[in-house]
Amino acid sequence: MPYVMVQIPNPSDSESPLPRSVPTSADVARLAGVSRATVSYVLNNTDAVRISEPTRRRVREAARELGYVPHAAARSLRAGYSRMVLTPAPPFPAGPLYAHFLSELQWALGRLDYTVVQYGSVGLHGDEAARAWAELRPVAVLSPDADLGPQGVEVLKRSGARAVVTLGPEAVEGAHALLVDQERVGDRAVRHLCERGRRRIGVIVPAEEGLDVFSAPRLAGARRAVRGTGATVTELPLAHEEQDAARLAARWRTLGLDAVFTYNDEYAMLLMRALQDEGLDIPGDAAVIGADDLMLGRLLRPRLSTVHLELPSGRDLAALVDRAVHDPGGAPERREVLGAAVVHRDSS
Amino acid sequence: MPYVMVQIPNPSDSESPLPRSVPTSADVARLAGVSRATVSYVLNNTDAVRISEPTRRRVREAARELGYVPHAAARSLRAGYSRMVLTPAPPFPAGPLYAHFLSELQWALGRLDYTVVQYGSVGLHGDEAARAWAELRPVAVLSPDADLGPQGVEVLKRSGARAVVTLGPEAVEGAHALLVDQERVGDRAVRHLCERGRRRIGVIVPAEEGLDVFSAPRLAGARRAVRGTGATVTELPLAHEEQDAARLAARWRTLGLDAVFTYNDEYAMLLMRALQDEGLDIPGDAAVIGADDLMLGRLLRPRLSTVHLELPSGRDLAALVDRAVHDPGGAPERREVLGAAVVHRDSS
DNA sequence: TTGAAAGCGCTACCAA
DNA sequence: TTGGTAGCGCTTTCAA
Repeated sequence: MPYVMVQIPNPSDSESPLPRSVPTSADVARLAGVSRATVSYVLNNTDAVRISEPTRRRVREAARELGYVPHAAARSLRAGYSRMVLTPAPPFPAGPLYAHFLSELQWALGRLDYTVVQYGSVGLHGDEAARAWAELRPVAVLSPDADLGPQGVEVLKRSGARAVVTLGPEAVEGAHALLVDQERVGDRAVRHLCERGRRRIGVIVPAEEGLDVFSAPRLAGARRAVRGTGATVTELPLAHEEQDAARLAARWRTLGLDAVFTYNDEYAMLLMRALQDEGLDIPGDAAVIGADDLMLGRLLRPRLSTVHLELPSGRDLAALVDRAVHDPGGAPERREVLGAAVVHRDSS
Repeated sequence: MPYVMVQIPNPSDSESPLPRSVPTSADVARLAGVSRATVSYVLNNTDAVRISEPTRRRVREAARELGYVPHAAARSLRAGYSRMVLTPAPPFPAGPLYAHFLSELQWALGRLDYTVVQYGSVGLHGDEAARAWAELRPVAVLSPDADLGPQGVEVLKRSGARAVVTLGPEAVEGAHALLVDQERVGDRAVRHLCERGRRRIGVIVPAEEGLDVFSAPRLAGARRAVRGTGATVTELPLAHEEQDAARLAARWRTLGLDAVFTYNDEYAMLLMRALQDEGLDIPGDAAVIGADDLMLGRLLRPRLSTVHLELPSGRDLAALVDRAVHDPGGAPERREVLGAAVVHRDSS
């Protein structure tokens, strides 16, 4: 074999030794002239073992020089557990409420030394998704996904998840449940309209995909609220675009309604605009109430009545997760977490 | 040794054998009466090796019975690579634009068989954050974070990332760059106002934390646009609340401005409301232009002029990532990706 | 105070 | 067609 592979130094970059392969703790050990064990001790500040200061320095220096970064997978493989909390990306477009809630939660879990990872499980459903999550061996899973079933929970637990928490309308067997009762939103809104003397109430149902997780129960809650009162609820499909709103507004008078719950504040803005353009008076001809209590409601004229929603604080939830991780055998907690309170302004 | 450990069957749940430890491929092999190698072959459909149909069935059956889920970390440790694309959660509150962009990207990368993981690096900054990401050994990193420096890129590459892509105002050495030129937004907006004959232009700068990444360059772009034209730009700090907007509106006439670029549509709505409540005419007394082209702008009266922004399609970007992964040595691409075009409506 | 070595779960090579 | 086995990078006993 007359030819020999040699590493050709890059003349334009004489500083870096260009290690084409990823440095491992063995490389650090070699460079520092110690064993891999010692490297591990030093880099993890293991206090059960005393390492001399000069050695520590040599190790740290070598690690720095090589740009060594420990391999999380190898570490957790060896350790047998991880501190990863997995939150599947929600299948619905996350609104500002949920986004804020999630970022707060991430922060709080970070404080507890967990690593929060949001997993985009596109196109996976039900148990298939659960299996994909389980492959990552998270210590806990926080799932806003509606279609995690008892089977899925079982898969996750069997694969080592010490806590599974769902965020949704109903509890799943074996998992802790943060119950988000969207029906209450519709109930509160429509109850308010009734109290204001309205009887024939429209309820906007967004035509957009993926929102039915919320809109269906809000509608159901609205229906529940009028039961036995003599008032009526009429379902009104509406796409989030001017044209469709104008169409709805145009046939408004023929509908014979005197109030409308608009699913949320954004649809409220859309519909109010269309109704006003049609010459209708709010709240005279139609009382309007939204939900979510976004800033924009306060900026509308008349100011928009709304249902203020409140998700649990990230810190509380992080504490729940931490508790569950420490006591995986504990009885599943189920807690109602969606605060819903009417904010009465001028549109109703 | 007189005592023997036996597995005590749980009488209340005779169906599941309650395996307290996570089943491994060895367990599957044992139950199926084959070797671990065979299990691996069957479960991965390795076509280089022919396994008899009965064996395949036995293995699959055993895996199902045990609820076996492969261990992703072990697999990628063995394989030496992963297909994880890491996207650090942005340090700023993600607006609908970015959220949509990200979900589209996730979908597109999913189609290419990558696993997209959003990592919440709370409180970590610069190289420290880069090191934390590197521990996960992602095959690619897409960072919207402004403070990833050349050092951070180097750390990531050294730890095996085959592609690092930044999404931000300027390119980082060694990384592919999707250049988001926020200055252009301010430039387009103010240029438009000038074309409409306005000379004394206010520019809203949000008081909220974290938004300066966007607001500072938008302001700079505004300044650039008036350079040499004789028009002036006045910086107007504004918090996103009614009170502050009212204060600003109250002293509006004393400011002597005839137009305002409001940073984005939401601040536009806020300010327009306050100005109108103050009795000012839009666009008569003050022309207003926002940015982001949100739906709400079309619902304001007068309809809001705005700067329509366009991020690249998820599919394009996924393709870029895939290309970069396949050719890690290739020259870093830098591409201007923020489309910014004025949409002229009635407020300016 | 340090080192040798086992083993976490998995896959891929080589042998049978 | 199947099994044995080495080894990915790491931590942690146990010995020296």
